[in-house]
Amino acid sequence: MNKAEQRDTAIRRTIRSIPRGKVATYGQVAEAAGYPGYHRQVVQVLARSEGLPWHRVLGAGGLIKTTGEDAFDQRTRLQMEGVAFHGKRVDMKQHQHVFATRRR
DNA sequence: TCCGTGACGCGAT
DNA sequence: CATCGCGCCACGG
Repeated sequence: MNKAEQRDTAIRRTIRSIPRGKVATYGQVAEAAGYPGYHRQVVQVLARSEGLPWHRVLGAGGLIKTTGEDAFDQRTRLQMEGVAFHGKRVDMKQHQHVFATRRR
């Protein structure tokens, strides 16, 4: 498989590893997948692929970066998992998922 | 091949 | 805390 597919696979696997009630940012997902700086690629994957816990991926600082209906869904889903919000941001101190530090 | 666009990040102002 | 600017990457026109 080519580079693009490897990144895509690694990113998806990383996103699926986020446990219920926890969240991670685009940048963290990219880095944890082994591709620091590919946060924009993470967005592409989330927007296209199905079957991923997309609502557990937030913007830097625990801020929801989605728009329209999706923003509402994401916030609702997270709250159902027990994720607490501080105004418009998620309480990262309490819900940020820490990925196992791995390097390639 | 060049250019604009997007569920982005981050430091500076 | 709100904005701006610049950097980053893949895609589509």
